[in-house]
Amino acid sequence: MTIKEIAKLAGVSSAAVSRYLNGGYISDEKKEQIKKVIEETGYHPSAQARILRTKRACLVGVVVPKINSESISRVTAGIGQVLSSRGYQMLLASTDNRPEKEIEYLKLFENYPVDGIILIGTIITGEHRKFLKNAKVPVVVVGQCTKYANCIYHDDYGAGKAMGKLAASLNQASGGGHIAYIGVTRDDKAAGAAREDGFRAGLKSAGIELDEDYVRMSEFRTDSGYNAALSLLEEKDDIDIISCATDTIAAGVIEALHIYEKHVSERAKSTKGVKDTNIRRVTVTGFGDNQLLKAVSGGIPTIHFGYKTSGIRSAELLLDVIERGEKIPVEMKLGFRLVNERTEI
Amino acid sequence: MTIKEIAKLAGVSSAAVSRYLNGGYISDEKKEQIKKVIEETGYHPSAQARILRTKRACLVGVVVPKINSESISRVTAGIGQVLSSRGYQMLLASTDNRPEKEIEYLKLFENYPVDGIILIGTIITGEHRKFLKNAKVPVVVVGQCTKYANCIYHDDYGAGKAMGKLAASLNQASGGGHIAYIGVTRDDKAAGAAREDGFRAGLKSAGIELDEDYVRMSEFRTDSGYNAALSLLEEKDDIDIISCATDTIAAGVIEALHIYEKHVSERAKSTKGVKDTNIRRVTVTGFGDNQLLKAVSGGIPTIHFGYKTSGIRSAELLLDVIERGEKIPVEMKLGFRLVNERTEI
DNA sequence: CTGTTAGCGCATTCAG
DNA sequence: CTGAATGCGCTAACAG
Repeated sequence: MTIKEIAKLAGVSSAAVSRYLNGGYISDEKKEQIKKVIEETGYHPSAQARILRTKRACLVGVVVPKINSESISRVTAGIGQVLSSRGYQMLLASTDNRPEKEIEYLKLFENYPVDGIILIGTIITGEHRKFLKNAKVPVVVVGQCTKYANCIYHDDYGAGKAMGKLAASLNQASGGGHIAYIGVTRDDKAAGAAREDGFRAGLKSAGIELDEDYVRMSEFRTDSGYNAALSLLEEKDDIDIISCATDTIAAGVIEALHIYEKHVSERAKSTKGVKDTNIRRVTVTGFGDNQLLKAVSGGIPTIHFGYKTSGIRSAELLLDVIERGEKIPVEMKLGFRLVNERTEI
Repeated sequence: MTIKEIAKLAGVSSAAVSRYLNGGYISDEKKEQIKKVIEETGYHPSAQARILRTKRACLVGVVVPKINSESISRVTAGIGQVLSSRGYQMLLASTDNRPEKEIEYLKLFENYPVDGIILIGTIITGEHRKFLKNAKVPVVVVGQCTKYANCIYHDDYGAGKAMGKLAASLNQASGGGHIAYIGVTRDDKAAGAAREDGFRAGLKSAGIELDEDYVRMSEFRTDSGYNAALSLLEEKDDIDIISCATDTIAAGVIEALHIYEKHVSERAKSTKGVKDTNIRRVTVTGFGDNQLLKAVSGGIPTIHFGYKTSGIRSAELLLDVIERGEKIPVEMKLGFRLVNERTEI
C-alpha cells in the first residue's frame, strides 16, 4: 500500500495525501476523503522512504554492553526520559560485552535511520576511535572519556580512591587482615584501570600497599566474581576485606563467602581440634549501588554514580548537536557518592 | 557520499559499484579501482536506500517491557544467539512496562527496516490484538498466549500450582501460620493471573484456601515488593510464608523482613517483658530463578523457566516465516522446574 | 489550497 | 561483463 494508491482511491494527488499525513494545507473535504480511504485500507506510511527524503528520523540508537544491568538501565532511563520529552524514540543494541559487536552496531546505526548515537562505552579500541573520528552521524559516549567524541563519564578514579580510603580505615579498625581486590580488565579504562588505580591510591594515602597476591580479575558477572573469590579464599586465610570493581561481582563474592564459611566450619567439625570460631569476618565492597543487592544483603559499602544523570546529559548533548548543530566538543565528568550505611538488618 | 560519486571517482558506472558491493560480476581491474576509491573516501553504503529497494534488512526488532531484568535478558540472549548465527542483527525497544509505548514501538518497527518483530508480552490489550491482526511484518509473541500471532509462553499456571503445593507442605511442616501472596496485575495473564490462579489451585489441592486478607498487589519492582510486604507484616503477625509473583518482588520482601524483624526486636528490648523470641521465621518464595538473588540470599524456593529456550524458539519461529514464508500458526508452551535447593549457606 | 515534478541512494532490469 | 535507465515510497519545491 503506497501513498499513490491512497491518492488514487481518494481521488486526489499523492502530495495531498502527504500533506494530510504531515499537517500541511488541505481542505476539509479532501481531508475527509483521504481519512476514509486510509482507515479502510489500514495504510501505514513507510518511515523508511520518508527518512530517505527528509534525513530526519526522530530516533536515536543506543549501543549498550549488556541488557541485564542496573547501572545501564539507569543510564537508558535517563536517555529515554529526555528523548521522549522531545519527541524522539530510542532503539537499543546490546553487544554482550564484545567490542567487535560494538563496532558492528555502531556501523549499523550509522547507516540506518537514526539521527544520532549514544555509546555506553566499555573498551575503546583503535577501531572505535577510527569510527568516532569520521562518523557521519553525531555520537556521544557515556561512561568512558575520549577525545574523539562528546563524552560524559564518571569519576571512577575518585570513587576508587574514596573506596580505598574506606577499606583502609575498615582494615585498621578490624586490626590487620589483608585487603583483596577483584577488578575487571584494565582495557576498560573506567571500571578497570581508573577504579583500581584510585583504590590503590586511596590505600596508599593511608599507608597501605595493595599486595598483588591479593588481586584477581573477573568478568562483569556474578559467577565470575564467585570464582575469583573462591580462588582468593583458597589461597589466603587472612583476608578481611574484598573490594570488587562492581556490585555484580560483589554478589558473587558474597555467595562464595557463604559457601566457603560453611565448607570450613564443616571441616572443623569433622576434624576435631580445629576451632571453627577461627573464621574471619570478611567485608565485601562494590561499585554501582545495586538496589537488588542492597535489598537482599542489607547493603554493602559501595559507590553511587549518577547514572541516570549521565543518561540525561548525554541525550541533551546529543540533541543539541542534532537539532542546533552545536559544534563545541564537550567532556563532562560526573561525581559520585560513597554509600556506607548498612540498612538496619 | 553516494554510490554515484564513487562511480564517478572510479571512472565506472554506479551499477558497477553496486555489483562490487553485492558480489556481482565485475572485472578484477574495475574491482581494484572501486576498492581504492571506497577506501580513500571511507564510503559506507546507505542501508536505508538499499532496503527501500530490496525489502530485506536482515534485522529484527524486539520489544521488551524493561531492560533491567534477568529473565528478559535471558530471552534476548536466546534470540540474539540464533539471529546472529543466521546473519541477522537485533534491535531492542524498551517500553518501561507501559502498554501504550508497546504499541508505539510495534508501529515503529512495522515501518522501519526490520524483517520481523518479537514482542516480549505483558498485557495484551485490544490495541495489541488489532495490531497483531493486520501487522504487515511477521510478529511472534513471547511470554503470553494469544491467538493473533505465533506465540511461545511458559506454563505459569503449572508453575504456580507447583509453588502452591510447595507452600502448603512448608506451611504444614512449620505448623500453622498463614500463607501470604504478593502478585502482580491480573491484566498480565501470565505473571499475574496464571501464577496466582495456579498458586491457589496448588494450595487447594492440599486443602488450604488462600485468605484474601493475606494477598497484596505489587509492581514489577523491588521497592514495590518491599512496600507490599511491609503492609502485610504490619497487619498480620502470623505469616509464615510470603510467595511472590517474581523474584524481583521477593527481594523487596526479604528486605522488608530484615527491617521489620529489627524493628520488632528493638521494640521488644525497650518494652520490657515482650519476648523477642516471638519473631516468626518467614519463608519467601519467588518465580524466575534470579541468579543475583540466589547468590546473595543463598537461594529461595523459586521457579526456573526456560527463558533462553523461549528466546531461541521464538527467533527460529520468526525466521521460519520470514525466510520460508511458513504460514501454519504456532502456539508453544514451555515447561518449568521447581527450584528448592538452598545453596549451602 | 492543490497537483505536477524531481529526486533521496540504491539495486535491478535490459540492451549492449 | 558493463552502463543507462527505471523505480522503491515519499517529500519538497514549484507553478497553478
